[in-house]
Parts: sequence; C-alpha cells; structure tokens
Amino acid sequence: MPRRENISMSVIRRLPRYYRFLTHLKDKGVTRISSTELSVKLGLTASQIRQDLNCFGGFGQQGYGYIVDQLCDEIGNILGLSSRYKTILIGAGNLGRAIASHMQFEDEGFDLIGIFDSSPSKTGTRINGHIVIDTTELENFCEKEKPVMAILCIPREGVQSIIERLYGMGVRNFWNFSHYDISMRYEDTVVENVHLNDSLMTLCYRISNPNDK
Amino acid sequence: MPRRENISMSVIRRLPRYYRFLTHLKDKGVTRISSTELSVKLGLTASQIRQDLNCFGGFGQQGYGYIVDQLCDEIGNILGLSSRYKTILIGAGNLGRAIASHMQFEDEGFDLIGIFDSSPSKTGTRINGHIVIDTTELENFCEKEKPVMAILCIPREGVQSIIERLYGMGVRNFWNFSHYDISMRYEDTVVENVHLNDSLMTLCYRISNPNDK
DNA sequence: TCTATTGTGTTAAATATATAACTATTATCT
DNA sequence: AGATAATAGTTATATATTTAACACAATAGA
Repeated sequence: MPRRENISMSVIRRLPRYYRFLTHLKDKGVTRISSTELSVKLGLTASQIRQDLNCFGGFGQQGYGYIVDQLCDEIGNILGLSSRYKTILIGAGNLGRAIASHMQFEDEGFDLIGIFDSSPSKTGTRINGHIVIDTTELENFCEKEKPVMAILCIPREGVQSIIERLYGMGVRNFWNFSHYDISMRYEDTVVENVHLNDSLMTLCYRISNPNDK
Repeated sequence: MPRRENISMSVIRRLPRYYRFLTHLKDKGVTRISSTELSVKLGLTASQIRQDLNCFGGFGQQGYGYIVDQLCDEIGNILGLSSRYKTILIGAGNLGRAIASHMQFEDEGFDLIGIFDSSPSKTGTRINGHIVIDTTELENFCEKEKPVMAILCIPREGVQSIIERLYGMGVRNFWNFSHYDISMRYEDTVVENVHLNDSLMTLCYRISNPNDK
C-alpha cells in the first residue's frame, strides 16, 4: 500500500534509474536481488535504496530481498508508465526531429500525436510517420485532439508565446529543450527542463576543476 | 580571488543557469543587477545566489549590486568556457546527428573533431561538415588527434567496450546519452549523464502525482 | 558632507537529504 | 522443527543544502 506523502524530488529522480536497471536485470533473467547488491551495481548505499522504496511501501521480503519482476512492475506503476498522455512536439529542427525519432515515447506513458513547425520548409515533411503541421494550425488541432503534454524544441524567442497559446488550449505539462527557463506563474503546470548546454557547461567546469567533487 | 574549496555539485549545476541568464541580460543592454532582482527572475532566493557566487569570490559591490558584464565573464571563467577540449562523438544515429548539428560546442569549450559510427550505412556520410568515420579507425584517429572528451550516442550494449577503448587512448571525459549508467572504476574520469528517458519518466511521475512537489 | 538607503558578504539557523544503526521477519540449513 | 544467517523495514544520527539574519561597505540624495 502506497504511502506517498510529499515525496522529495531527490527520490523521484532516482526511480527511473531503479526502473531502468531492474528492467535490465529482468531481461538478463535475474529473479531476485537484495538492496545491498543493488547498491553495489548502482553506486548508491543500500540504506538509500531501502528508504527510497519504503516511501511507497514495502516491496521486499526480509531475509530474502526483492523479486526483480515484481519490484520492476511496482516502480513502473509508481512512475505511472502505463498512463496515456497525448503529446505534441513543437519545433522540427535537428533536435526536434531527433527526439521524435529517437525516443520510445509509448514506453514512458506518452503518445506523440502531432509535430508542429512554423517554417514552410519543414511543414508537410514527414518525421517518423508524422506529417509536420504548420504552427498556425495549433489551436484547431488542440481543440480536436486535446493534447495534455508539449515537447518544446524551439528557439528561446518563441517559447513564451507558444506556452501561453498552449496553456490557453489546456496543455499543462511541458518537456522543455529550449534555452528558455520556463518560470510558470500558473500553479497547475509541470515543467521538466532539459538544458543540454547547461549539462555541457557543467562538464566543462568539472574537467577544468578536477579537484572538486 | 577564487576560494574554491570543495564546491558542491548543487552550486555547480546552478552556474550555467546564471551564466545563461546574465548573457541574456547583457544582450538586452542591462548593465547592473542585484541579487534580489536575479532571484526574482530565476525563481531562487537572493541568499542562495549571493552564497553561490561567494564560493568563488566577491564579485559584487555593497549598496550597488553586480555589474552584469563583469559577473557574466567571471562565471564564464569559473566554468572554464574558454578552454579548448578536443571532442569526438560516437554514434551517428538520430540523436548523435542532432547533437552534432544542434549544439554550439565551441561556445562551451569543446571542439568537435570527429564523428564515428560502426554502421557502413553511416560511415562516409557528412554531418555538419564532418565525414563519419568507421569506429574501427578510432585508435588510429585518437593516436593522431588526442581527443580528451567523447560524446556517447550509442546503444547500451556498445558502451562498456567503447569506454574501455577510449580510456586506453587517454580519453577521460564522457558526455553520455546512452541508457547505460557509466560507473567508472577509474578515478580520473568525469562522466556527465544525460538520460532523456529518465527525464521523461520523472515527468510522467509528476503528471500522475500532482500532489507531490 | 552628512545621512539614509541599498545591497553585498558572512555568519547563524532551519530544513532537507543521506547514512548508519537497530529491530524484526523470513528463509535456509541441519 | 529449531537455530542461524540474511536482509527488509524503521528509527536515529550525521551531513549537506537552503534560507534567514545581520553587520558593514558603498552609493545616492539632500
């Protein structure tokens, strides 16, 4: 039975890692694993793993460990991976196209139902089965299809206005690849930023300053 | 004068954000800014910003604030953005191609000097001015060019062996897009993971559990 | 030039997170 | 079936991180 009282972001961000590794174990045919074994493989402490899992309930058996298959399913459920969230992608540039083609959205609860771009050189072209639609069609499309999630792969300048249009059409969740930091005045939205440049700068810092952890 | 004694990862990960925003301000012609103003724009507390900056020295003036231009440069220096790190990219699939075309590596201290792939359908093709080289040529290439950084855009299975080959050739820094969690036995390496699927799963969790923060 | 105000740098307190210690349950072995 | 070992769940401690408070320097205005 889940407890779920104010789970911290630190815990949530480790769940996909557990899920990924457990899936891998399952594929390898491993049926049971202890928190200690997990901790070694993942480079964490056993304490942390046990505590993370216990935020959601006791999935293990004392003296035995965790059943890989079962734990994997449990975490999948916690993450909500069996949900179906209608998703659109805005921006069919290099990155947008790669995201659309590369990601297995379905496995993570999302269904890509439309790709948009405002450049005439892109609209009408085909990406992974989807025909790129002109961004002027956004409102019409949303009214009909009611997407709940938008992936933003557009330049900084365009973001604020697109967000407002999408919010107006009921979209509340954003996976943001733009350089723009979406600071939502709205309370009911979820934003996950992926700032590749920030990641690269962090890497640059760490290379340049090998002393720091 | 920098102090730099064991800067925490939390601080380091905020630096690119500051840098990005200050660059933006600079472009807009803003010349000075206070920690309070910054905190409002970035959605952080002024205390945090002041403390972050003071890890590296006092860049502001009491009663006045920070000079945008100067602070921006300082943070750029701290991040080491003027470094030149020879970089190669492994894996010319959807994601690899997008990363190679989309990123402004030069602005972040990296020079992309080669792209590799093991599939004959990719080798010889051109990506953003680079001809894709067969991965069998990796050792020859490294011996000559001495890259220090590798971007990994290959499937999980290939990662461990590629890392070992690269490590053998002196590459110590990795920007990893694969689903594989690089757990380095080696002490002198820097790994920055970008797990897009994890990010998406986190998003899925947050949509499915709107109560949590 | 003096004074009030602003706003940094710094120290202290509060909160969050991670680790360690402990308890109790289950499995395994004899 | 009973004893022992293994290991989850839980509580307590330690550490890290964030926020708040404050003292002091510089600015700007009268």
